[in-house]
Amino acid sequence: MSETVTETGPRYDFRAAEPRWQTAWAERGCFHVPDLPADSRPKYYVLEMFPYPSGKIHMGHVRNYTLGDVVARYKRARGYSVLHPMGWDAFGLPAENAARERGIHPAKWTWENIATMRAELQRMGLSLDWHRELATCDPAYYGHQQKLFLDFLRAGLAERKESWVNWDPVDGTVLANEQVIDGRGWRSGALVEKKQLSQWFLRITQYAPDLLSALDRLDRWPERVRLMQEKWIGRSEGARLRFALTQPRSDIADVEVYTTRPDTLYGMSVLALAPEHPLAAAVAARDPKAAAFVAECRRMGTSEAVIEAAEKQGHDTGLRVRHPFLDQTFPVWIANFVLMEYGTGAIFGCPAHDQRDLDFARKYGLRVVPVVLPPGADPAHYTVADEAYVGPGTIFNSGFMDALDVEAAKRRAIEELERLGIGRGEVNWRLRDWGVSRQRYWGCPIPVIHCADCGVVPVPDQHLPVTLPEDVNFDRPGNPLDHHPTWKHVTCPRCGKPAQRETDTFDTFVDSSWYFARFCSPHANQPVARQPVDHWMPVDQYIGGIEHAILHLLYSRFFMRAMKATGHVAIEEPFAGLFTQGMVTHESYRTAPGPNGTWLYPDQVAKQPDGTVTHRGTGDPVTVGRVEAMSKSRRNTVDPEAIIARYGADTARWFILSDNPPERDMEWTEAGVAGAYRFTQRVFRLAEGLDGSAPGAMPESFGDDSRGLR
RNA sequence: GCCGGUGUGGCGGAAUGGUAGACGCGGCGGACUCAAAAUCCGCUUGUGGUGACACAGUGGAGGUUCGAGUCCUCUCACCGGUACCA
Repeated sequence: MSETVTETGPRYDFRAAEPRWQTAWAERGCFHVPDLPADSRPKYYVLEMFPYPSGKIHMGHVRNYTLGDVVARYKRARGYSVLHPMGWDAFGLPAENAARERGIHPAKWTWENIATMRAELQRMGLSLDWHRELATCDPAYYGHQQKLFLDFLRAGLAERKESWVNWDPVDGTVLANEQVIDGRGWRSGALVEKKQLSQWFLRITQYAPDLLSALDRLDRWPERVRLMQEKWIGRSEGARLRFALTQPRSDIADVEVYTTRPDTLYGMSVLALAPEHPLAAAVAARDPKAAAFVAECRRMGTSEAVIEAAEKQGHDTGLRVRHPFLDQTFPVWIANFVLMEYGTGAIFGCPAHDQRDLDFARKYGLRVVPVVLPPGADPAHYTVADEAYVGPGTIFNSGFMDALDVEAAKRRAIEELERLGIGRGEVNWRLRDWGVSRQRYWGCPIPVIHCADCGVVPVPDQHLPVTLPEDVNFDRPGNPLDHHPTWKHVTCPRCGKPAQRETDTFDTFVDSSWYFARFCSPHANQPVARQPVDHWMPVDQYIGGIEHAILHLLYSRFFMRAMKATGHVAIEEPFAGLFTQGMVTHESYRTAPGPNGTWLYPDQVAKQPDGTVTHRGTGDPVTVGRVEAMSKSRRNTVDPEAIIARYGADTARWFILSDNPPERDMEWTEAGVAGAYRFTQRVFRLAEGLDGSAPGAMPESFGDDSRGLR
C-alpha cells in the first residue's frame, strides 16, 4: 500500500483534472434541475438510499452512489431531465451514544459528520443536484414531518396503544434490541425486562391487503424483495375460535385462538398462551410459580430472533379448556415461544403436525395424536416420532372430518365452528402496526400535548415545527427531553390549562419514509408541493442495500399511501424500479489466530513476495482471516478518501463497477484497484493516440491550459 | 427458530439439460527496450505423464436422465432480515 504510483511518459493527471471538472460542474450547475422543468424532456428520478452521517464515507457508500451516478449520467446523455439529489438520514442512536460516551452534543456531532461526508462525496465526482440537499434533523425538514403526522392522526391513521419495550431496570432506560446482549443491557449489564408503555402507532395494517396485492405490479423490483415483503405481510387463512375454560373466572370465561390448521383440532394436546397474555397475567397474580415463569420470559426482551431461537419452555397453569368438538378437556400452558403480537396471543398445540408443538410435547410429555395420514400410510400403524408431518394427506382420528383431505377438512371445521357459534373463518396478517414512539432525544418530536382534561391534543399547525431544545445533557440515563426543566411544560392549546408535551420522538424510519418526496420541492413551505411531486414522483430507479428489503421499503410504501389519503400526493408506490446492491467485503487480519488476536487494518499489514503476510510495524506474522463485509469492529475497512487521494475517483469508481455484477458482494483488493488504475491510464493513452480533438478537448470556456485531461 | 439469498479455477465470473471454466483480472514465460513503463504474443482447474493423453472436478449426499453446474430430494457453510442499528 505504501509504494507510490510512479510512471513516466504521457499520463492522465487525475489530481488536476478531477477537481477542475468538479468545480466546473458546480459553477455551471450542470446537474441542477428546477422543481418544475419548463422544457419538454421526459423526467427521470434516480435516487440512492441517503446515508446516515456516521462520520466518514465508507466503501458501501462509494458503491451505492457510483451505481446511481452511472444511471443518472446515462439518462442525462439519453435526453432525460434527471433528478439526482442527496441528503442525510441524520437522526438516530449513534449521535446519542457519542453524546453519552464523549460528551459531544448530538447536533454538533451530526452536523460535523455531514460537513465531512459532503466534502468526501463531492470529491467522488458525482452528478448530484446539491441545491436539494436536506437533513432530517433540520427543523425545516422535520417540521413538515410533524405536519404529515398530524394529518395522519386526523385521518385515523395514527393511534395510541400499549406495547412492550426492552427495559434496563438499572439505567432506567428503554433499550434498542441492538443494545440487549445475551439478555443484558449493554452498558449496565443488568438483566433486561419487558415493560409495557403507551405508544404511538401508525396503522400500516389497514393497508396490508393493498401492500400485498400491489407487489405484483412492482415489475422492476427484484423478485426476492417482493417475496420477502410478501412473507413479511404474511396473509394467512384460518379460523378464530374460543375455548371455554372448565372453571370460568369472573372476568375470563374463554380463550380465543387463531389457527391456520383447524383441520388438526382433533390432534390437540394443549392450549398455549403467550407470557404477555391477559390470562397468563391473571394466573400469575395468584400463582407465584407462574409469576416466576412469566418473569423469566420477560427477561428475554422483545427480539423475535431471540425468542424464537430460545429453548422451548412452558408452565402448566393447572387450568383446562373444553375441546370444541370432543368431550374432552386439555391443559392450558404458558409458553415462551407464543408471540402476543401474532394472532390472538394464544394457540392450540397439535404436536403431530407442527414441529414446534412436537418439540414442546416431547419435552413435557404431552400426547401426540396424528390426525393427517400421509398418502399411502397405514392408519393402523402410523405414528409420529421426532418429525411432525406437515404435508398433505387424509384426515383420520377426527370424527366428522375423517376421510377428507386437508383443505376440505379446514373448510368443514370452520363450518362446524360457525354452526356451534364458537368460531369463524378469518384471514390473519403477520404484519403489525408500526410503533413509532422512541424515548430518545435525537429524533423528531411527536407533535402532541397531553392535557389532564382534554387528553391528547395535537399541536396546532401554526405552532409547527416543535423543535428540539438545544440545552440538554446526557449525564443521566433516560430521555433528556423528559428531564428538561422547561421544554415539556406548556399550556393546553384547547383549554389553556397547564399541560405536557409528548417527550417521545419518532422512529428514524419515519424520517426516511418520505424524504424522496421532499426532494422534489425541498424548499416548499409545506411537506411537498403538489406540482413538483406530481411531476417527479415516483422514483424511477432506487438503489440501495438488500438490508432494507423489508422495513424501510415497506414503511415508505405505506407512507405514500397515507400521504395520498391525506391529499399530499397522487400516487401510491414511491419506487417504480428498485436495485439492491451487494456489500463490499475485504480480507480481515489478526495478530494471532482466534479471539486472542487483535484486528489489524489493511494498511497495517504487508504482503511479502513469498505470499506470507506480516505486520508493517513489527514484522510479525499476521493471520489472514475470512473475506467479510467491511466493518469497523473487524477493522477490514479501506478508507475511500485514501483511495481517491492515491488513485483518483475515476479509478475507485471504475474498480467498483468493473469487478463483478453489482447485485453481488464484491471483494475490495489492492490488486483490483491497481488494475483499475492501469485501465484508466490505458483509456487515456488510447484516447490520446486518436486525433488531437478527441479526449482532452475542452469547451472553450474551460480551455485555460494544456495540462489536465491532456 | 422463521423468511429471503449465495456457493463453479488464484480472483471476478461464463455456460436454451448436450465439449465446464467464455471473457476479463492476476500470475508465469517470451518479444520489444541500455533498462523500465507501455504494447504485443503464448501459457495458466487439479493430479499423473516428456508427450499424445488419462483420471478427477461446479459446497456435500442421494436421485431423475443416453447425458446434470443446470431438474428433484435431503444436507452443510456463509450472508441479509427478524419489527427500537441504519
